[in-house]
Amino acid sequence: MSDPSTKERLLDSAERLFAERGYAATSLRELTQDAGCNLAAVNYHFGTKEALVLAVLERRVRPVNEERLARLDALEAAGTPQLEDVLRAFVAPLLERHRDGAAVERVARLFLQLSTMRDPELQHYRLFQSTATRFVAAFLRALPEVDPVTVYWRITFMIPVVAMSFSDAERLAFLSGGTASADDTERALAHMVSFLAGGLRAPEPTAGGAA
Amino acid sequence: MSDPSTKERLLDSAERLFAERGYAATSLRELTQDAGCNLAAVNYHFGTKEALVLAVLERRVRPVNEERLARLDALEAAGTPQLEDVLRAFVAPLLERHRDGAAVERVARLFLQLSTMRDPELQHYRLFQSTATRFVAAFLRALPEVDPVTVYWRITFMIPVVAMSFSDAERLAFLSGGTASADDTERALAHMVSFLAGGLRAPEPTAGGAA
DNA sequence: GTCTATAAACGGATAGAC
DNA sequence: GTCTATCCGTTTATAGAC
Repeated sequence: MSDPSTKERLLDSAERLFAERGYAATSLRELTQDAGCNLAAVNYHFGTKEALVLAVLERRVRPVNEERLARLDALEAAGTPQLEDVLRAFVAPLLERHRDGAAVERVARLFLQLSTMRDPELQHYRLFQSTATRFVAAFLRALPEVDPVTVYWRITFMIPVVAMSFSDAERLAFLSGGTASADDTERALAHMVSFLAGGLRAPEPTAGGAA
Repeated sequence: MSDPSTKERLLDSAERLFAERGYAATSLRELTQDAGCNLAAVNYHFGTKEALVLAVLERRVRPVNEERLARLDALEAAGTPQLEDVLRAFVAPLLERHRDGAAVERVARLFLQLSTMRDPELQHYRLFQSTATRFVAAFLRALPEVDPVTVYWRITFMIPVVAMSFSDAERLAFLSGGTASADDTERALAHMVSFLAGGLRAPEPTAGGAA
């Protein structure tokens, strides 16, 4: 426990460098030098660069999704949860598990990078499958007055908000006029939940799609 | 005009391959072979691979942003536009400029990739600067009853919806239960506008961030 | 403008000693 | 588990003929 093991140092360096410079732009030579170990250590501990980046993402994503499901379990054990409760169960674990906004930003950037790659070796959807299934059902139950097809569309719009809003602190500062910071996780959470609740509960678009 | 020039064929191939396989994962050899021209043509027409991908993005983004601003000009010339009008002016040019969802998906994937790269040679924010400034002002005017700080936060949440919702047709199909398709741009537009309007106009979070 | 040929460097992965 | 040394393919970019 005292010193981080080589494997953990590799995960730490990989998370930081992949997020900051990009997965493809970071060579295993830079990475192992940053981690203070030998080039061959990557192959020994993870096998390939692809397996390493998946391990990096999984280390952050799995506990977040486990906490999401635990919170949803607790809510549903107490009755039918309100929409805002389900939203908080979904969003809070991501924001609260990390001390500062930089950690959330790293995870978001890593996730976005993998999302834009079609390499079958880099598939990461399975990390979210069970969570997605459970929460889609919960949102449908919390929105009985909205057409389910509309709810599906809106969940599709909700995912980018959660996945991407904190992926770039500069964009966040610029678009928010310098008033928003991912470091203030409590405010970020409250604002995100109110925004998403408003979007999910909005009046449905009229059939004609009027001007 | 009859045959696309080598330069245009390079832009076409680059857009498709960068979006489908990734910028870093696509070599100039594959790219020039796909475009039916010589490897050295990239250097002749664009200089570097980085300049090429920026040209690819700019070719799609600039006309979209010009149309966004033109629509906003027209709205504001006729008085103070409603929130939904401003939203449609912002979202419709992206969805309507391309015949099918695949084209929107390519542009979105390309944008997301560049967003996750910190290489100074790949900065693309300037493509959006004037558009962002104008629309932020328009949203503030269309939401006089909402605290401006809250509006900034919500614009920050809105950008990921527009940028990322159509970046992955598989995710769209999965999360929407197979009911949503980016090919139906009219429905996509109507759903996105109603979602964003609901989020932007939602009741503000209470100071206490109550449960 | 387009080509061939090549420079010059870097990439991930691995064998085998310790 | 960690190291050195190296294999071997690939990369972007360019020089120079046509």
